[in-house]
Amino acid sequence: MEYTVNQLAQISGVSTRALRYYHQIGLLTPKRISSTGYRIYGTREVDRLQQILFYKEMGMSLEDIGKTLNSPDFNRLKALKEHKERLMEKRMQLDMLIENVKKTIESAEGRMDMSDKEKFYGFKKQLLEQNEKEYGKETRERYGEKTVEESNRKFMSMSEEDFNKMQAVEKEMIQAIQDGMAEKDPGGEAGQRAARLHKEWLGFYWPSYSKEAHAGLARMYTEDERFKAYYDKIRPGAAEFLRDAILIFTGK
Amino acid sequence: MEYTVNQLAQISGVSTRALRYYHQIGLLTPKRISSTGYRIYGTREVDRLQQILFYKEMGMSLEDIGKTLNSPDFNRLKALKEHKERLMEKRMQLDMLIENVKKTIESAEGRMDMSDKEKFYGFKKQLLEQNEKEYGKETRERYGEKTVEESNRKFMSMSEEDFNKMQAVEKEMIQAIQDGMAEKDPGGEAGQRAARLHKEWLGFYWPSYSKEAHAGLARMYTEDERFKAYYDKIRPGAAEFLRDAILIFTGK
DNA sequence: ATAAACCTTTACGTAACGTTAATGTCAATA
DNA sequence: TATTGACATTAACGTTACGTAAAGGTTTAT
Repeated sequence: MEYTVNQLAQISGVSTRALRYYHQIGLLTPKRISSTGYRIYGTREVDRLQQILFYKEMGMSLEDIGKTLNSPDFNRLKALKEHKERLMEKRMQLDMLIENVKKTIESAEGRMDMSDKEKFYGFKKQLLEQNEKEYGKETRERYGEKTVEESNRKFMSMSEEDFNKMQAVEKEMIQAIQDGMAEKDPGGEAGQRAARLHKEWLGFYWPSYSKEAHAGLARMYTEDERFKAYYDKIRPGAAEFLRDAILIFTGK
Repeated sequence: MEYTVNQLAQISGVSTRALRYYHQIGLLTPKRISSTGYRIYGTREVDRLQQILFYKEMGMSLEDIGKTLNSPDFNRLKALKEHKERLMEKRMQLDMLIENVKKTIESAEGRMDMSDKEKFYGFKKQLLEQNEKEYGKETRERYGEKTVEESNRKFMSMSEEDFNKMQAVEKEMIQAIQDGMAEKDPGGEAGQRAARLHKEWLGFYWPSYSKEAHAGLARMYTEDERFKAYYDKIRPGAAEFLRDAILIFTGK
């Protein structure tokens, strides 16, 4: 069977413009061109178009699809897996975004006068974390821990002194969490000490404090896998413990 | 404080090009232009930039950000909520994509020589199902069962004869599942008959057969809610029964 | 013959900048 | 003071996957 652009468009469901574009970028070349310049597609082209649509549906870029289809030794399974990884990353970023928006909404609802400046601080922190996640490991390996932390500190325009203080507070807080978990009571002395230290630690990131925002962050610690993993490194269940302690502390 | 582009770029973290672009589209206009044409930003501009970055981080388009920041009576909370909804929708789409890719990988792992053609068949079927789910009910109501099935058949480029055969096989298989469930033995005669019929039925979708892929599909029947629901309509537990029967049949 | 339907290429528009390129300005130094 | 290096400007193309005209040939049917 032979088809013109329109016919192929009909049976495949893509637009004629798309077909011409695929021709233009060399993704799908017609079987032949008629004497009058018409594009003529054959069965093989139909098959290839089907494949193209398949990978497209998977969310691949046309460039990647072309590479995939053109290299005979291309490992399709590997490509799919890599692609899946990319999609998952995208989803994680989206999740973070949603979390952020959610939290902002919560804060705004709880306390409408939260200044944009504060929002900006939170935003900076986010940026830092994301950056860290993307390049942190590599950078650490290449330049060592110090450089990374220095850059982080610089990024947050924090003084060396503040940075050290912050780390000291965090360390103290971790100790308090451990003590509190031994007591098994987030409302107990150690648990509440942890919450207080967490508030203090927060002060390095946020220019002002509110119970609502604090409680919101606490909830996030158990809902966001990334944060949960960080705290649970201390000891499994640490994220939940800290959350409970903070919720009691803030009375929310 | 007054800043030049570079200085503002430094403290904000955005590129100078971005700042010029923001100026160009009227999103962030400098406080004034120096006699020599330099852009000079003031404190108010810094604040506005922070807000811009904030909403940008939320994933908003620059156009939307402009609208948000420029309308004094704009309900920021409402805007955020709407924006959240959009993000959630995006995520759902992503989730569907990921599911799709995952399943393809699973199938492919079951039998590495699975050709793209087969994948495409599966894909077509998926598309069909999705389409069916979205518009099926409505279409059925409007045009009746026949039209829908005819269109499906056409979509899968199956002959009328094949289509009828396929339906007959499916019907037989359903009967076998019912018999097998009465026997309560997926390894029994009826159960294995169901598995064999399922293999035959599969032949209409897949141009070639492998035990691995068959077993993979069987597992999917219980993991994918959509499929599970379809088979459990026969009788609750039918999906699991069919899975077990197929796993025994394929010896996987 | 003429119109309707179908084909072609060319080219601008999209979002948010990155990236040259060509050129003018400012601050510090030889 | 002249030069140099850092910093500023505008202009304009490139990116992705086409949508959407516009201007004009080709095929088919009447």
